[in-house]
Amino acid sequence: MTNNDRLTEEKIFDAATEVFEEKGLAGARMQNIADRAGINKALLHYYYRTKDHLFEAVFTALAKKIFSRFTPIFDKDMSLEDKIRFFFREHISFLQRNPRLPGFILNEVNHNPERINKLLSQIDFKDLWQTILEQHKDELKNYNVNEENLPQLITSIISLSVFPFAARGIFETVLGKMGHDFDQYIEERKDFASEFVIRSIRKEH
Amino acid sequence: MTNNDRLTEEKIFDAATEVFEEKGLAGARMQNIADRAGINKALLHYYYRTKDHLFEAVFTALAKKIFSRFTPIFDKDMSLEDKIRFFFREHISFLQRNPRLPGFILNEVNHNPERINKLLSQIDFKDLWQTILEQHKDELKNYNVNEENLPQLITSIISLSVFPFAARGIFETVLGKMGHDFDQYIEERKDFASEFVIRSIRKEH
DNA sequence: GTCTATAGAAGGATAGAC
DNA sequence: GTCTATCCTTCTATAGAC
Repeated sequence: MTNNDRLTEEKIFDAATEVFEEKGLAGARMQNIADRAGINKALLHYYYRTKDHLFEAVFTALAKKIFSRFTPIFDKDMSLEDKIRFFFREHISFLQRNPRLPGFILNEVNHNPERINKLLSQIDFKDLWQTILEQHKDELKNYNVNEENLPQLITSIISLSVFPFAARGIFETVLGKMGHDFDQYIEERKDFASEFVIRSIRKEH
Repeated sequence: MTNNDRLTEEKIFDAATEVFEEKGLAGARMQNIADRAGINKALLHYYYRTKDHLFEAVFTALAKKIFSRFTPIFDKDMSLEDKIRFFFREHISFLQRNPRLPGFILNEVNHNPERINKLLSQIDFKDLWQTILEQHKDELKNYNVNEENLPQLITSIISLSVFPFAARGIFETVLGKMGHDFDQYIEERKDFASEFVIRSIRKEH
């Protein structure tokens, strides 16, 4: 593979990423991708054979990108509260740099639920969740966190972090009408969400 | 308009709703809609002229449906805590009956952000939010709720309620691997989310 | 109001020259 | 490896009979 090959293939991949994120699989046009990559349609097929192949490549890469952001948290040597703060700060910062990612993944999964299964099956969630319970075993007596409610808690944390980006189009408008700026709202969210969750799981004593 | 007219138009609208919710605007096929309505393609155009007209009708109706569910809460004569419990119970129950609604709206708004603006401009959010602060003025000294953090709080409540449905394809798989059932998870969420939020906003004393 | 048949446009994919 | 030209399928939309 020559240097030029890699450059072209990369240009195509980047252009395809943009177009698929904006329009989705069904709404994307090969012509549009070619234009944005500064090449012609035929070359797309030379490198990726079909639209579906190209989409598959983009989707897999982006899905890995977003899911790989969830897992490293679990290994960190921190208190439970610091881990929550760390997660929101890191994860929301990641989404600030990739604001269209959540909507793209959710949309394509809704339209084709099987697509994500192969990727999800490579992650051992059971092990991940047990790790949390083990790591913070001693702390947990001070918190409303147990094996029973862990699914509700974790999905709540994800919701608080991801949803504003998935619903960005609506949030931006509504916040705007209240005199708030979406970007600043997101910036403030890093701290707000952390403290929101922590206050909720702390046991009063 | 004869009775038959209305029946056919309604059949088309219902079929279109299903197909658009499943595939989105770009992925939907007029043939598919006609088949599901038990009629032929030409009749679709007789009633709705173009695909875009038909989509517009469906989208507007569904968007109104989901947004009209947010507002009535504010007028209820209840304590702040009861209002939060009432919201999660009612809203999640509504989404249980319309599980594809959130994903559909979010997706189409992402692909065409202007589409929702006309609808949102009909709602006076400023008035709504002021109403909350007014109604619970006396209570608020006991809660971490003020004009400053109201946007963060309200968007958090929406996130906790809506996101599991928007991300259903992923949640269903992940929860399944942990031995949990999505439907039961949602049922439990009504109470969990309420108490999660209430614990978080209560001032310790 | 509903159907069959078909026009006409758009978009994915390929052939073949360079 | 990259381009132009074109094929061919798919899909929206309409014409016209009943």
